[in-house]
Amino acid sequence: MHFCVSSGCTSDLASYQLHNPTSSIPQCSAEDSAHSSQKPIEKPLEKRELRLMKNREAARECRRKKKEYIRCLEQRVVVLENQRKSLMEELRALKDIHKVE
DNA sequence: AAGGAGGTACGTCACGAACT
DNA sequence: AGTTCGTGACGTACCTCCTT
Repeated sequence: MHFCVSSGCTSDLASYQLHNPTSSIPQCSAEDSAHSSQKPIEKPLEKRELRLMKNREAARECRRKKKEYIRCLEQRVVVLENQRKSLMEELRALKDIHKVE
């Protein structure tokens, strides 16, 4: 599952995927610093630590996106509810006009 | 005050999908 | 085929609010 965190708040999964490629997220992970240093990480323990750290960050980001996605959906509910109300009012008004005629 | 219930944030593991 | 990434699921810690 992918969450909508696009600024447009469309809650559209496809558009989220298009507009929010993972590469757009600025990251300065330990991997970068590991690569920038001369020797690559080889020890299994260090490899594991690195993986855990990256996954920790990923989980945090994933939860942040999920919260944002839910917030977008909630906003959308409000907007759609308002639209529904005004359309109902419009319908009522039109019916009244037809009654008079 | 003690403690149980519900909510929230976090870290970790497992796994599928995408990438190289 | 191996690696990386995103995310669901689970367990844990901490907090807040009731109830006794």
